[in-house]
Amino acid sequence: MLDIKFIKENSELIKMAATKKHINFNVDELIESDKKRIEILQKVEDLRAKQNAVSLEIPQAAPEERSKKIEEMGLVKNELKDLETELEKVMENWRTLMLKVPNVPDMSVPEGNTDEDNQEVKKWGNPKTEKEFGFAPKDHIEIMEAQDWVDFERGIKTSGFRGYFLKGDAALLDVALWQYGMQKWSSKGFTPMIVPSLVKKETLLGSGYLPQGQDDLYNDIDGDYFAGTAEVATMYYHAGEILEKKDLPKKFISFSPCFRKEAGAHGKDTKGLYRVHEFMKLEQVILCEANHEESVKYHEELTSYAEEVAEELNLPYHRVVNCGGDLGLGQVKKYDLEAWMPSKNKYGETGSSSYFHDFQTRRLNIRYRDEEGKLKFVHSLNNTAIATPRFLLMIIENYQNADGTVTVPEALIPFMGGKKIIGNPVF
RNA sequence: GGAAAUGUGGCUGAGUUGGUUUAAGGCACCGCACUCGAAACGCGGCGAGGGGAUUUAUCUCCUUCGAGAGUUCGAAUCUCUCCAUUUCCGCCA
Repeated sequence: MLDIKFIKENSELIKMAATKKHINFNVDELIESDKKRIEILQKVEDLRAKQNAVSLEIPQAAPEERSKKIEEMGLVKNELKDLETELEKVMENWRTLMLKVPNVPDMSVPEGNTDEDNQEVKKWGNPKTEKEFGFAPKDHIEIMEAQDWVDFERGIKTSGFRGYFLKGDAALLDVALWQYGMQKWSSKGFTPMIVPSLVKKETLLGSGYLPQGQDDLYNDIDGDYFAGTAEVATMYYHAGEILEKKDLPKKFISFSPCFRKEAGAHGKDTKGLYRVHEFMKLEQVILCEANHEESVKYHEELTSYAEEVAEELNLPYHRVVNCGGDLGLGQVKKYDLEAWMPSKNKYGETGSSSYFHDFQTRRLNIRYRDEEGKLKFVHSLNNTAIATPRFLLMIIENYQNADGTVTVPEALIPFMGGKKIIGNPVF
């Protein structure tokens, strides 16, 4: 959500933002609706003032005056009732439109419509192909099924489409990644948290996943939802609060199960662990002062930490800057990190890093007092730290040996009880 | 799941026979004075969101006492629904 004053003063900018994000949004309709809203609001407030004034006079009025006053009040009330109904109608339309206003993308965001138009801005490591491996690399499905590390058949029997069981050393390696991540980020001053996945509707409205993301979310019969990322609960943690400036920035590393319907991706990646309905994620979240430079600084910082993981685990990756059409409604700028997948001979997304200015915190009402004592909305940012099993399959594919065993990345050995190689020779 | 009690501004806490409390008092915070400096004392200020006017500093109005609806000329105060907390009972990883 943006400030209505800002929207009115910068309607051209909002138009450009919608165009750049390839979003259909009519600012003029909102401005028109706001004019109407203010107009009726003024009338309503005048009548309320009159009502308050008369009701104060009543107890002091002489008995014979009293009934006349009460009669007068009746007229005011009738008029007020009609106007309030009208106001509510206008407000409903106004609120709906306000939730659809796109945030303004940064100048450095490239033009484009889909992820095809994202631009590579950094590349690290040498993507391994058959030549470097010295054998034809297999995909994670073949390796993991041969090692009895995954059971899709029983996963689907139990959970439905995209269901899976992780087993044996793969399950241990998955846990090792979480532990490695928790330790890494907490040593950088992030507060480790395990956060709810089952959340209320308002919680999702706050971070902007509703109403837009309705189709991708699971919900229960009580109307609660299962969040698709730990960001949702983490952002709601301070909702409605006024923070101390001295406590900023707030940095969190949050862990939770994540649920996504993957609507619109039904034909995509139907096999394997790349795209699943239920997974685990460590998420980085930062709340900082309301200042563009601060946002940019922490955006680069969050991104670099995720890159450190890929580098410490020696996974070739590249970073792309997302084009306008690939940005969410609230995002100012976004980077995707993509790691090398030998089986597909291309990069696959492992996480995305974005900042929002005060788009989310306006909805969430998270503020702080600046040095002049004025209340401001904090800025928010988030980035995937480690999402599994997607990250797990990247490791398995990149660290596979010719006989089907998998070498444990050095950084993970301490979390695997010292084990350096997992699996049996199966090929 | 059942029963009872409670829910007031950053915190604490009065107000619950409905009407100058249109939210007292205290703590914290800010300013002034005192002091070599500080604490204590003293004086003054101090919730949030929004509208309007203008000499842009102030004036003025509306909303806000967990959320929503209702009764009333008038609701923090009465009624209903929901939510949360606490205590007791039941069930249970």
